[in-house]
Amino acid sequence: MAGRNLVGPKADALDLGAVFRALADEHRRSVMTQLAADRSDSERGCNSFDLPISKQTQTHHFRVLREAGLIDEIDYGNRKGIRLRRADIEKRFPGLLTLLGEDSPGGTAPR
Amino acid sequence: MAGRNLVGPKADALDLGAVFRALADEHRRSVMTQLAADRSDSERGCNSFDLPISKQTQTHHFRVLREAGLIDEIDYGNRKGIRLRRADIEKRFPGLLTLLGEDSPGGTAPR
DNA sequence: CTTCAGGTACGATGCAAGTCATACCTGAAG
DNA sequence: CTTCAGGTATGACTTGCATCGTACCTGAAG
Repeated sequence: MAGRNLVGPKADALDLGAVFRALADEHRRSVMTQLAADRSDSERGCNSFDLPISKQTQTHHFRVLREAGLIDEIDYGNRKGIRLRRADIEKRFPGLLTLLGEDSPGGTAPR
Repeated sequence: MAGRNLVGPKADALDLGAVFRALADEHRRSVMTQLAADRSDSERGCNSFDLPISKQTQTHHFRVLREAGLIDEIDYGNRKGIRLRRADIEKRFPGLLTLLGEDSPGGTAPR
């Protein structure tokens, strides 16, 4: 059964504000970092990210990422696939995905 | 009179989460875009950005940008200077400033 | 059919953040 | 000195958002 691809903005319509808002959250950034690290861009299940939050909150976060245009969500009914929109992101905001890999090597940020 | 440079994180301590949170706000992103566009990196007055918000709120936004490590604030007492930390940003998150120039060419962002 | 796991919808809650009003500080100019 | 413009501190208000509880939907396996 081919799942339906849930709607998101077209590549040209990606909004930098929405992207930064999406990436401002630690959990969403974690998802994006894991996706960006896999150069094969294979489809992943949404429970493969080991997020320490409830199902409902995960649904919320994936929706935010999709509406920002960062991922595709493929709906299989009782299952969901996640795929990084690498080409669109690189076309509109080249270098953005590379930045996600630069996340705090030194760690302890002063608050 | 040499003003005192208000404290911010060192280049190595820049946190991507704090940076994205700072850039998630439209007014702060506007300031950063204007700063990034000026390749001479000259010091600017903080009322040179034409922000449609009150003084107190501007103070708040500049503080957030400074604490994220994106700008330096130079305190002259009854005046304040703003300078982009271009070198530090480029060292820690190369390409980030370039992204700010890619902001919505079509203008009207869909909400 | 029933059962069950994965996912969504709706509502409520708690906290962080953007905004402004009032009052005060700082330095320069009369 | 006084006056004035630029900036800050504090507090209050409001909005947005991350989180979860409850209930419901979907498809696969018995």
